[in-house]
Amino acid sequence: MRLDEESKAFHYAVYAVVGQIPYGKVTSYGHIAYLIGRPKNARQVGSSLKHSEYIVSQLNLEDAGISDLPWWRVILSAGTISKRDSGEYEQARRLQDEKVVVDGMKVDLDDFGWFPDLVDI
DNA sequence: GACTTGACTCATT
DNA sequence: GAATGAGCCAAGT
Repeated sequence: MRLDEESKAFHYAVYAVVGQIPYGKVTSYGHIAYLIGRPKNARQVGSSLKHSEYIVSQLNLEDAGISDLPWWRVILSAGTISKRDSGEYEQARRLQDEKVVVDGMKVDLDDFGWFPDLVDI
């Protein structure tokens, strides 16, 4: 995977926001995209998280305080956990570990946060 | 360098 | 409400 400066900035912004989602709360891909100024890039946010382990190590983001990214706190705008091979179940489990109410693949709205304060990244 | 894929979203039906 | 389809754009092939 080749990372030019622009995509590095995109990934960094995504991780910076995701890393600030409070324990026990979740938000959506689209909201992350909106916060970093790329509202049309929700899919890229997901892609970014998918490759986060590799990218974080490539960019030495651990030095910037970004590690153990809480990717499981990012869900669909519909309030459900996104479908994929089977990682969805681990995501549900991790959320329940944080006392987030998960009914099937649907997350309780009380835990669905909107974090406009996170814009300053 | 063109074509496909995808951890998405929104408007429409 | 649920289902469908078009739009989106960085990564992967």
